[in-house]
Amino acid sequence: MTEADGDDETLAEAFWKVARLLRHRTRAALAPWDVSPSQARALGVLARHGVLRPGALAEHLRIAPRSATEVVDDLQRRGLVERRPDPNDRRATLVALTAEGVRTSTAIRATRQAEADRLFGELTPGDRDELARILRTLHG
Amino acid sequence: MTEADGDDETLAEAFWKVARLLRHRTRAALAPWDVSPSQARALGVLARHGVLRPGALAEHLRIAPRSATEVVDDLQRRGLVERRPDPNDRRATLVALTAEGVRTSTAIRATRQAEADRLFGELTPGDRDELARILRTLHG
DNA sequence: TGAATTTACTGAGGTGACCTCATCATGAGG
DNA sequence: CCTCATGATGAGGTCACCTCAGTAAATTCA
Repeated sequence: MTEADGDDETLAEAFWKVARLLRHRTRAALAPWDVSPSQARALGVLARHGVLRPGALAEHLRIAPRSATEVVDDLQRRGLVERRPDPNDRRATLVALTAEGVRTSTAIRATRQAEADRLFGELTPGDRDELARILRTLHG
Repeated sequence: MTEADGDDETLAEAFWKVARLLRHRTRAALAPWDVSPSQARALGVLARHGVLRPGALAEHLRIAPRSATEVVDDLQRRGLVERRPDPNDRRATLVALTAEGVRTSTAIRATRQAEADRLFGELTPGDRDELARILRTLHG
């Protein structure tokens, strides 16, 4: 199962090489925004789900609630999110993207997509379809 | 370039899903050895390259020399590596796997391979070849 | 309705894996 | 032999997480 033909590179090795390549390129392309990966993830969650409590944000990010407070602190300091009281529950805080936060998260998303397109664009359309099909099989 | 057929999942999304799946499974399978990812990486480098100076280890791991000292400290505490003086240069230290370190790194490597085989084994042999070919195209 | 419990957030302080900078011993070249 | 380069490490910092307490507000229920 490890190898059948005359190739000394494991499937897993090839896979991780591509993953590393895409990760590095994406990180480089995202440098101009100067947001840490964890901040970028939080922006993404907020862009997808809209206004959230810190606790809910933590669940989406799969981190402890206390850690979400910190991420929100950072983003707030950078002016990308704002905190506002929850009108329905005075214990709670709501976290919302600012206009700048929306712009930033949109730009990040576009950049990520562009990097992926640039990489996978090296394939023929047929190979792209083939790759998509195989990957879907794996995480189906 | 983003999508052509009736599929709402980006190639990049599918790719990262598979990456995450494999990463999580591997991490779980490696739990019994209780070595951190960075320790496992260092063991791998030592297994591949034999006896190394901390500085050389740092280069392979792409971390600062000072950080390699720490990794070696940890592994030494766990009895997986030993430090010995370099006979050719009394400034230098050599880091070598202990017998237990060799066993551990071999086991880790085998486990990793087994997890990859388990995942990619879900594919037909034809699809495995196809995937390998496409991945090679990407990081060629 | 008032006491007990639960829920939401955050301050304090800790950890792991990195980093830089300063220090100390040794080695190499003029 | 004196200077400069090199190898490892001590001291101390950062980042992104963590747990544990504490406070305030909401909910439950006797």
